Amino acid sequence: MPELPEVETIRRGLATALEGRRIARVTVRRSDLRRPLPENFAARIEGRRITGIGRRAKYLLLSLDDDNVLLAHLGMSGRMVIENGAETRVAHLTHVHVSFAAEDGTVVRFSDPRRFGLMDIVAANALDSHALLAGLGPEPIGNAFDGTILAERLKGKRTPIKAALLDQRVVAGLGNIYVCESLYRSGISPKRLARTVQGERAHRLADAIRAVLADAIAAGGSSLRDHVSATGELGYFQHNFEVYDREGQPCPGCDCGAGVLRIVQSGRSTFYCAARQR
DNA sequence: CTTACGGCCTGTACGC
DNA sequence: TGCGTACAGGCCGTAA
Repeated sequence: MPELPEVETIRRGLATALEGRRIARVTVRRSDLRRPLPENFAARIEGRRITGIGRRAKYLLLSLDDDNVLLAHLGMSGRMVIENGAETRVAHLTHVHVSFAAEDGTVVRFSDPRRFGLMDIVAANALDSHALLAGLGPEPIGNAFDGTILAERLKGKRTPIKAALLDQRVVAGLGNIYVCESLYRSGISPKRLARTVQGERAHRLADAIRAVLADAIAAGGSSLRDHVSATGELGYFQHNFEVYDREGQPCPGCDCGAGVLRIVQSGRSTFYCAARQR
């Protein structure tokens, strides 16, 4: 499920539940995620206090009081669900691979049916050079992102802009939904070669990316099938999709007869309006 | 170097 | 009902 807005929503929920808390017990039911959990995973976290929870791209970063960071990626189907005593509505119950129990009784469960997610423990001072984080592009909702930066990153790229935006080295945190939505909002064809998105176009696209992500975060992310937030609340940005998963439906703000089209680019669905996006 | 594609894994929706 | 196929929010390794 998770692209940047969903991960950010989960981060906020986890921060409320876990920041400042000590992890008393870590239970591992399966360690064969996308990559195996690191050695002694549970023992390295038990007894540690969570000093802060951050995010980089689609990675959750839980800072521990021993100057290590628990890095977690949710893959396609991963969730973090907070359980407070009585409440036991854990989604994907049979796919809970790791549980974190804080000393105050709060339990956070990581579930991930497809097991494309992963976790690692990294020294805080080596975080930026971690293999999974080192090559990531700029945070699109950070101050250091704008049309000029985006244009620079797209320069010379011969792939369609759709594929370029899915590349986490270009911009960090976008996935299929928000790429489609951003291209629609900025009126740029997903088939346009990335290197031709320069100048004014790049600024329009960067602005659209920032706006789409901000709107999605404000809506608590998108819930395509089930819960998104760590507290179990549904995000509702899926109701604001203009093109994603709307093949054949009329596109808002456009009178073209064709409506939203679906094509496949690099093996993934792209939704767009041929009249509005050039 | 850059780009394209198969594979990872499970669940679900759909057509026959 | 059952079965086969396609597809799903991500990413990586390999090949070209």
